[in-house]
Amino acid sequence: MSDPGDDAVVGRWRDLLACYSTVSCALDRALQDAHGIGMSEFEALDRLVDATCEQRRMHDLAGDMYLSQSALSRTVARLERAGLVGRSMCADDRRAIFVTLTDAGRERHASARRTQRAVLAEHLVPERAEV
Amino acid sequence: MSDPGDDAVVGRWRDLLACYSTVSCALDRALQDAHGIGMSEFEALDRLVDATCEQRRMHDLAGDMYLSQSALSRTVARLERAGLVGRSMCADDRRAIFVTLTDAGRERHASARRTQRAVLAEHLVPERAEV
DNA sequence: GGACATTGAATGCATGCGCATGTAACTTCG
DNA sequence: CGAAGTTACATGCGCATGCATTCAATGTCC
Repeated sequence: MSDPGDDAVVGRWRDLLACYSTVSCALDRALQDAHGIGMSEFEALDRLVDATCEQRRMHDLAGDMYLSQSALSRTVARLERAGLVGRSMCADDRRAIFVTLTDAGRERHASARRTQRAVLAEHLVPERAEV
Repeated sequence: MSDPGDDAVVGRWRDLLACYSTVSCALDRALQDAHGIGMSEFEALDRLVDATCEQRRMHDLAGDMYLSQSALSRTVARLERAGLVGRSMCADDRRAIFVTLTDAGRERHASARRTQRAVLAEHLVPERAEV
């Protein structure tokens, strides 16, 4: 009936769930309190900083994140409203929108990143993952 | 500036996020499609089945799950609406509510569990966690 | 060129979540 | 007993998400 392999997998899943819940909750709260942005917003900024060009199309950005297209659209809208990113047309394909970091966005990301790393360091062990 | 330990932790976080997103999305979809319940509902049923008495107070149930008290209240309400659990008063403490599995709930859990294990087995490796 | 499919992004809608609050039932202590 | 504080659960509200749809711009095929 109950394959021991199944039990092991269920155990892994519970650990994963526990770890994710704890960390994401702490991270979201810390980012929100200290910088006024949520996890999704931070992730988006992070992807933009990673990109060498710091200018990416919505579609490409969506591909890097675990977010639906509509959720990304709204996340970028929030970031734009906060002045952290700008949207600009793409001459090659006028359906596409380029998302670009503003200076404020770069600064916000830099300080938020310190918060992120502090929270992660507190909750995650680099070597010997327990999850 | 950039502590290599930090980078390792960030890498672990990205892996965790990737794994969680993939699995939870697949699981939620599979449970919803095949059994008409979401992940939270399944987790709640699962906790009730685990319990020897199959009757737990809301508060205790909430402690086992990564859900706020209000979210659990609504989750149980959905389960009740679907006829999978019942709520009953607790004579000892009339503030408390006992949540009990119905026969339908037991059956639904049994079949949903097979789905869950199939999905987890597909996405998670029991030994040598890659996350 | 013109009809039809496809793609990139925005948006209406339904849903689930957390926070803050409300209400009823306990508990404590004078 | 009775007032004040605490606990258990429900609910109003705002927010973020996903799905389905929409709209404009491209691409394709004849």
